[in-house]
Amino acid sequence: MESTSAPARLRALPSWLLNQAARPAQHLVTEGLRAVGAQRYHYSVLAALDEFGPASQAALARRSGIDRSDMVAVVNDLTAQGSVSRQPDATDRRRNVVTITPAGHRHLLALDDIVNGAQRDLLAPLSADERAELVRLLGKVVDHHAGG
Amino acid sequence: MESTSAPARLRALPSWLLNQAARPAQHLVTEGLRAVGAQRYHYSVLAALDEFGPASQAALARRSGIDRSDMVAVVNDLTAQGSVSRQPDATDRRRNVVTITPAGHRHLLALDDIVNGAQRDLLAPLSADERAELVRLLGKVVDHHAGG
DNA sequence: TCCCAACGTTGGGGAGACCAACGATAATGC
DNA sequence: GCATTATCGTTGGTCTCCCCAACGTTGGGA
Repeated sequence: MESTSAPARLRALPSWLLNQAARPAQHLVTEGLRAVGAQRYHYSVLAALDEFGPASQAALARRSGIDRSDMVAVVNDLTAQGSVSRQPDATDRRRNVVTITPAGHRHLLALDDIVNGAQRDLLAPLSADERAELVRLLGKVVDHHAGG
Repeated sequence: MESTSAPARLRALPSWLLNQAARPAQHLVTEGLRAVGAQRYHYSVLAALDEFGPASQAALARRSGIDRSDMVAVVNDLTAQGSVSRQPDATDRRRNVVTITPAGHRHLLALDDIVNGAQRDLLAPLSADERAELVRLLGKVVDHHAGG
């Protein structure tokens, strides 16, 4: 029954708190998606395709923060389940053009529900204002370490 | 020169932002510690020992959020470099008592500087008030998913 | 006394992130 | 035009982190 709370040095450390908070975040989303045979990468790629339209694998990788190498397996998975189509780019034969299908769009909407549900569990102890503020602050940090 | 910013679906997603922010956080701290041959787990364990005093490996694991299995290697490392001592507990022979040494305490102070420097880089785009607020909000999330 | 819980330890698995290299193709500089 | 450089998809691999299962040992509770 001991509280076993972490040392004060760590509890006040932003990098440690980020890791500790990212752990349940990742777990909640991963478990939710796994119930329908999906992964976090799948959701990121479908979201990028839905927002930006058809794109090459490399462009998708850059936009969703996934390595080019890992994108291969993701597009393989999504192609196998009919969520996207992969075709050679006629104007640049180095590239594939990845396009989301109607089934992929429907799949994305289903994943939205799962992911949003996980956010509710994750941020349960925060008020609406606090959630918005957290998103704002994290956005500044992420932007700073992404673009430069 | 394209900005390649992430999809809005992800940019507004707390769990995604947490992961994206935790990535540079982990990288900055890990790289800093690696320059002196240390790891993040080492810092967590030394901090717990410094704050709570001698403890068993299992208690250390619970308090610093590290798995019992992984604690073995950490205590091995810290023992090899003279930062802690590991002795069988006379009152409970299942346990080891791990104690921080004077050299370990000095080592911890050196790691403090490295870790704090990484926090400055990590939170560079935030004001002092914003940093405090971020720590507060993350603390609430972490507490909620730790104790109950 | 018997059963269950906790300990340290070993072994392994799976996901995420990253890096190096290749052949093919496109763009750039001379 | 031609040589160099860059980008593409892909393969293969590594490393860390996090977690789980199991074991023999030891302690505590029924």
